Amino acid sequence: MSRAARIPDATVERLPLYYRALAELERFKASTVSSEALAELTGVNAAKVRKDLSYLGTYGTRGVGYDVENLVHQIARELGLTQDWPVVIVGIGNLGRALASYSGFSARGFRIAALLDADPAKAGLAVGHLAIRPTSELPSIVQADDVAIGIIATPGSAAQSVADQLIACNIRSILNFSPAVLVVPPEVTVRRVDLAVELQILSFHHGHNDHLDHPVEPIDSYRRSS
Amino acid sequence: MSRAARIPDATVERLPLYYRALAELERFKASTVSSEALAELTGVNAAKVRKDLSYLGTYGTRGVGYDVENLVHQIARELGLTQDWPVVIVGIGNLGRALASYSGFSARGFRIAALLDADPAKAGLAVGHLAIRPTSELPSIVQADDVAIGIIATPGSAAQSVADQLIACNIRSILNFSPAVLVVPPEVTVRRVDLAVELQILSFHHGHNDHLDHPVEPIDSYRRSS
DNA sequence: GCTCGCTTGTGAACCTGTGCACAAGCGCGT
DNA sequence: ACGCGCTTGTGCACAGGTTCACAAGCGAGC
Repeated sequence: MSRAARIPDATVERLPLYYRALAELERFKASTVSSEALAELTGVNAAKVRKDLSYLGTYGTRGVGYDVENLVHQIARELGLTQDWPVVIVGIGNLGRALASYSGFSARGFRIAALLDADPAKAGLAVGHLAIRPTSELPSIVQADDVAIGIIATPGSAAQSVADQLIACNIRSILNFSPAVLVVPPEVTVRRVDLAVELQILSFHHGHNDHLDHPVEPIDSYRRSS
Repeated sequence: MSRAARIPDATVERLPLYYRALAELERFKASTVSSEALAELTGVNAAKVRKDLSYLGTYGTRGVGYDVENLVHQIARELGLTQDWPVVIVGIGNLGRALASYSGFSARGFRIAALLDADPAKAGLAVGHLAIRPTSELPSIVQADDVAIGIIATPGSAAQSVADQLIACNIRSILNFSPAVLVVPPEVTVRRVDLAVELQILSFHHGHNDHLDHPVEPIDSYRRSS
């Protein structure tokens, strides 16, 4: 059984990358793919690809490569994508609305079960084919639809409270788009996506001309000089 | 000044976290903060906090802690946040529109210089106080406003082409929200945010009872007001 | 001035992840 | 049947990141 090997975190983070590339290959009727080709498609080192895939089991054929269809299935199984996952989105502001309309979720088996917002003025408004409902309905929605994943798209100030409510409903997977750092019990998995943080990291790399040899002008001299 | 020390990637990714926490502390008029307190606020190990901060220089005082105001300034300088960064957003679909309206960007010194979309039907439409312009105007916009960062919010199929155009305009920092894996020259920094991938990773952890051993921070001490 | 308590800064051990290099193994052509 | 070329799977060494543990250093109180 698959009880033995534990898959490293770094590998888990790359599996979706392979999965997407393989699904693409499948659409193009490719029957097999080499670790080298998969590496090029995903921007990952080929040896790393092989090592990652080896954690799933021995699904490659030496001298040939990996069977695309089978590998897609194996990764899907490992990631738990053989079923649809209902998700709720809490906080229907600009971002929440965009997420609600994002076709990439449903396309990948994540079905939006409900849109929730604490603002009573928003209750009843429709986003796409879904209506916004008050946060108080969270428990009944989660129970009725067996929701497993909660997406927090509220301002940071509300995030912890929302997280507590999600956890109280027995949700153990949270995707947090707010800037807040959530405190949760250990059995709950939180992933945090902070848009401003990404830009700040880019800003850092920009200031430190990474590969060039010119070390550091004072940063203040950046502004429309020369 | 000794700027010679290179800051590890892992540290760079945490600096924005500290920055936000410190900015918060500053609003509450805290004058100093200990690594322990900062650790609790950010969910990071205290020793790690100290080591991270030590890469910036020795700004702490033993027996006392770090001066909040000074530390905010030092991190801001290191991240290059002492100036405003103009950014362009390419691809004004659901997500692009949400990003355009996201207040977190402007609040953190990232000014949206322009919204671009390849679809001529969208040109001229307004999002907030900004009009959508055709992608062909990219070079003149970038040059006129000295844009340093490009955000790609197009479908995956258009992403590489957009990236090429951004790079041709001498943009070296790209935030890619599309599922595509971009191929860029080494002097260009790309960060990728893939919403579906995040859900897939959550799905994996959900399937594997990961509270057995692996999980994240043992922050069990933050039980202030319940 | 000296001691005491507190907090930083960091050496060092440990752990995780990466990438090379190569043996093992498969399939095809002859 | 058999060898050859190709690709996987993995042992191993290295690089990077994390955490512990503690000396160094600061400020306060006496």
